[in-house]
Amino acid sequence: MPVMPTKQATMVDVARRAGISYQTVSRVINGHPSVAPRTRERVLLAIDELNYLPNAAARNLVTRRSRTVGIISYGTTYFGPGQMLANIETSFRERDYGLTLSTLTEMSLGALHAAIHELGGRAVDGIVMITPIANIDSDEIRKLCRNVPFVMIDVALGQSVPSVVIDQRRGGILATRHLLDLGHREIAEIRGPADWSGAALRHEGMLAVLHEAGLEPVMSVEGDWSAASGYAAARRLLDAGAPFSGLFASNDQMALGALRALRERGVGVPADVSVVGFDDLPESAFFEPPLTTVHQDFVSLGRESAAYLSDMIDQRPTPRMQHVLDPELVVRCSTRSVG
Amino acid sequence: MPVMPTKQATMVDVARRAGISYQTVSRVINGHPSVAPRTRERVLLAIDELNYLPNAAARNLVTRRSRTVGIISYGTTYFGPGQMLANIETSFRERDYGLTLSTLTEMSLGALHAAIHELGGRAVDGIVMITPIANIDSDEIRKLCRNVPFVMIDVALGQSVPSVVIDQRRGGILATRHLLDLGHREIAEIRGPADWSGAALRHEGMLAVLHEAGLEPVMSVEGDWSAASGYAAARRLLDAGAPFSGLFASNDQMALGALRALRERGVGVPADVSVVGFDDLPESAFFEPPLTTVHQDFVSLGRESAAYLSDMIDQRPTPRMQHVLDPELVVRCSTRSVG
DNA sequence: GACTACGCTGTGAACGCTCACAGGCGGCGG
DNA sequence: CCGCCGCCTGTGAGCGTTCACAGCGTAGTC
Repeated sequence: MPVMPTKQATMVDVARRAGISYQTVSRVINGHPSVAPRTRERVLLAIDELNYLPNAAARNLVTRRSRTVGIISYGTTYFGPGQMLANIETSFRERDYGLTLSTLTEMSLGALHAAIHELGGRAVDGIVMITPIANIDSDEIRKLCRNVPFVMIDVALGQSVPSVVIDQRRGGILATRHLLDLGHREIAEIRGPADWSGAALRHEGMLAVLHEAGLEPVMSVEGDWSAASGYAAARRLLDAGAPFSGLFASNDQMALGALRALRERGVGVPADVSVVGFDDLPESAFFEPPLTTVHQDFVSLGRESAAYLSDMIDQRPTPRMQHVLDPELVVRCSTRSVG
Repeated sequence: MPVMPTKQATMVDVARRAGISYQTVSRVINGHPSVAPRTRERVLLAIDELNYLPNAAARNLVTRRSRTVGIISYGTTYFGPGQMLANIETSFRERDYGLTLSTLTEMSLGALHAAIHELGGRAVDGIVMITPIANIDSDEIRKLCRNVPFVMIDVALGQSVPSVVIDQRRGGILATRHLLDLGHREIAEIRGPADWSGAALRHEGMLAVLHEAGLEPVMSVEGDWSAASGYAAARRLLDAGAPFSGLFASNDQMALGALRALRERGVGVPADVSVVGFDDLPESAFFEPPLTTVHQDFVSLGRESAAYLSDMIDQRPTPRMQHVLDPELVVRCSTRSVG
């Protein structure tokens, strides 16, 4: 055995070994029909013996395709973005696409531009953006992506870019309407960070429902999605002294923090205050009390994104510009009718 | 404006525009020193004007490098693997590597082989495996990776493959010793799935400490990491009737489920039973009661993995085969001394 | 028996880049 | 005034694949 790592076999090596030309090897690899069964067999054997693996770079160079999509994401350690990433990944894998990942370290348009540019250099066939940035300039994005098809996840409704979204505003509506239906009139809110589109939309949905009922939120505090921030926010709510019997937290972690703060102050949930969260973490059913929340179907989101983008890549017609999925209210024990 | 998407500019186009040869363009792009400042400037201008982006495939083809590492992962929707993935990703990005992701849908050796093979075809410079599979055959892996350097995350200690690990066994020891130190003698366990190496090692650590003290676990039930399974497991523990005053759950989610089950049965935590979890979720401090648990430093894990693998890729000496990080006990309110 | 058709195979070129090398040009020392 | 060395630039080749095309043989058709 030579010490040198045996140089990767190439198509020509395989051809030589099988006693035919490199072109026939190429045909076998790409499943081209016109190859005699006997020949194909010999080629396959030679491939196996030489442990041959087609060189992706060479192939990409000439085909101008990489069968790879780029995913630009942000905040994947959070539940939502993490779920989106995982499910989108799975769906593309099923379609035999490779994934190139580019996580933003900050949620700025500049960082997004840089990421798009980088993926451009890595020759991806398409791009998925899981970038929950509020106020995205869709024209700008379109320009940056030039000829590369892309799909955005979780942008605001009505953006004129290819997108798949779970209607966050609708989620806010469901949560708030639930509280209203239970008879609550004094409703407080723990919002998500304002620069996240989801946070803004959930908030907007809440406001819409309240206004419709001629109400305003008693008070609204912004958190950073973490349980710790939810805890702090709830304390501020209590300290402010404005009474409320309903609380909408923009995600389950913040709701968890709030639950703890309320308990510490002797406020019963749902006896004194009804709490609704958002996201439906697998853990939320085991909180004390089990949390009423809003569920999102990330599996469908992943599937639709992959289907949509691969349609664009293969230049198939894509009737709709924006695909919308609806969230669902899950009622558990943290809410109760007033009185 | 022509309707056709303007064909990507190439190095030759840039050269022509700048009035020099393609080789000089190449030099500018790669930061080669011997280029006259004036020339460099002109080239840069031309690049900008033409919106030129070097073709990655062509470059990879000739350099046999892609400055991309492949990450094979499993269970990234779980906290641990998800954190590992995110932190490793960040660390490689800092080193200017691209990431190609390959998530396994099942945790079998076969799937792992397939993933390695696929990445081989995508021309990665190195591979990171976040595959918490118990009983991995390291020789097999080494053979599969052929010439591609790789590093495994979170394998058992003592494996003779390049690896970076957080000592899970040590974590089990810390948790159990804490319970023992508090005077608990009847200790029950909710294990993780047996085919996860981490679960096996945490369990092993616990047993070691107990045996040392001449004890056996009162009972041990296996969960699937979910809060639901922790809930079910705790109920089985209680139904079995064997009294216990200490409970070690192999992750925080299962601990959360157990907390709920205990509460429902009127068992006080920590009054009647002390509970220790594992992972230190950001939420765990807000559980009822705030959970004593074992913390792991995923940031360092990511950093060390990236440093290690890029050393291997660049053929720098790598003194140690296995890098070990220690977990840490975080004491909160779910444990109390007996009596 | 010649002609067409078809199944299978091979040849040349190109994809866009980097590497190794060769060379031009100016300045400096002898 | 020649030679040499340094800086900068250009030329040829090749990376491993696919695409377009050409070619060969065998069989089927009239």
